[in-house]
Amino acid sequence: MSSPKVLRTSKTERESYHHGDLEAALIEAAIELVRKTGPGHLSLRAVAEQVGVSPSAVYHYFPDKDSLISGVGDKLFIDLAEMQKSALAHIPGKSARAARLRYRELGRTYFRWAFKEPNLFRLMFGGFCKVEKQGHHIDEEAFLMLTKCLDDLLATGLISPEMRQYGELISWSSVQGASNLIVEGHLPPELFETLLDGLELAMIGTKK
Amino acid sequence: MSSPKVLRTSKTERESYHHGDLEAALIEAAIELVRKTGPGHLSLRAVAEQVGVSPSAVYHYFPDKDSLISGVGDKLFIDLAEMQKSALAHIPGKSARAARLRYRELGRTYFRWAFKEPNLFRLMFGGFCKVEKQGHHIDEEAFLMLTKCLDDLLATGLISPEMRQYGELISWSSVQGASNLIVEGHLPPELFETLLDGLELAMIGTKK
DNA sequence: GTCGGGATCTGAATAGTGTTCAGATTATGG
DNA sequence: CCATAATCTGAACACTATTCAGATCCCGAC
Repeated sequence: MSSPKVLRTSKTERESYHHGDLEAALIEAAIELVRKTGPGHLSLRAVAEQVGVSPSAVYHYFPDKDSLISGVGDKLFIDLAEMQKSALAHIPGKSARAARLRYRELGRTYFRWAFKEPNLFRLMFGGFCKVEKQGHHIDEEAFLMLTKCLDDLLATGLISPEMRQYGELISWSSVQGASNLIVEGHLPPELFETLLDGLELAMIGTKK
Repeated sequence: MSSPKVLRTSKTERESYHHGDLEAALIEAAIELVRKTGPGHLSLRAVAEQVGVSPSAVYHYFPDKDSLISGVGDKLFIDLAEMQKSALAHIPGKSARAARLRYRELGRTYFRWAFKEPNLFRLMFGGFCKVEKQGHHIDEEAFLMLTKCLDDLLATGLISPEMRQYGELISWSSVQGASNLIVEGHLPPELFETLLDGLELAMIGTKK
């Protein structure tokens, strides 16, 4: 998603003894491996080899394997927030219609993220990473976007003040739950759009 | 939850060379260990030792470690369904009030299950176990109870036919999502009751 | 410039893991 | 009662996370 500097993530021998930006390279490599193997089957040694570094080098940046995985989680939450932000940026305007489309697109983006990369989604919400990142929650940015979306819905009169109270809670919970249940095979993927329909019916109260 | 026959799950030397019901004992021991260590840090050897059997003995009942974990998942889904069933049994009656209480209690039981044993909840919904159990879904029984609850709500006129369509989807998704987010620390536990309030408001449309 | 100190990385070793398989042990049916 | 099948063991293999003494390199002080 965001890579300000080029990272060596291949195992080609590097010219210098030092790496340059090993921490970021390790996380990038770990993401790639988790994508294939799943968060539970990630091998620290494989990550090190991918970057072209010895296994022990990892321990200069992360106290143990779980911390590396936690670092991956942090990165993924940033990426998800970025993705949501760019999704919202494509639907400007203060109209009720725009507010409604933004709300729906927020949920859709969340689900697409989960469905495209199940193993990364599992890492984020399966108890693999700490949610506290030096004092503040790692999900803050995405949560604020949801809050803004709901405020817009309230401003345009699409939801009642009474319903607004539960906005973040119901929206996040149901989108998270549906994504989870679909990813794990408990529900078929088509049902996510149906959920968004039901969610709009519940929150806004009118048909499409 | 349900233990028709006594299982030896300690490492006390057994009197007979054969075990008797090793498969069930392995799953029971695995549940206990996952409860403490989490599904990702379960050790097959530790499970075998707990039961008092050699590691290789496990492979006569499960082709590999992941299958053992999957077996644990099957057991847990059965236990959860039993818990929900007994919860519903305590609220009989055809009244609207009873139907409403049952619906709410169903969600509460689900959440309590998750919150009391986070690691078991993670195992169930974190991609550790297959959802297909010889053709039919392992979540079927619990799903049917939800369906029955919603039908009761419809029969007593508490929800509209239009909203009824989305009943299972919205209910399961939001309860699952809220449980997940609370268990992982993204939301505070008190908010689950708030979610149930919001869910009732959304589905039924009146205040408490 | 160069020299030393500190950051960075390596190599080897340890303890533990999942998995396999030949063989020992025990239950069971003819 | 014996042979056959089911059940479990023991040892081995390749792999894992983690530790630590030491090699290597970068950078700032002189």
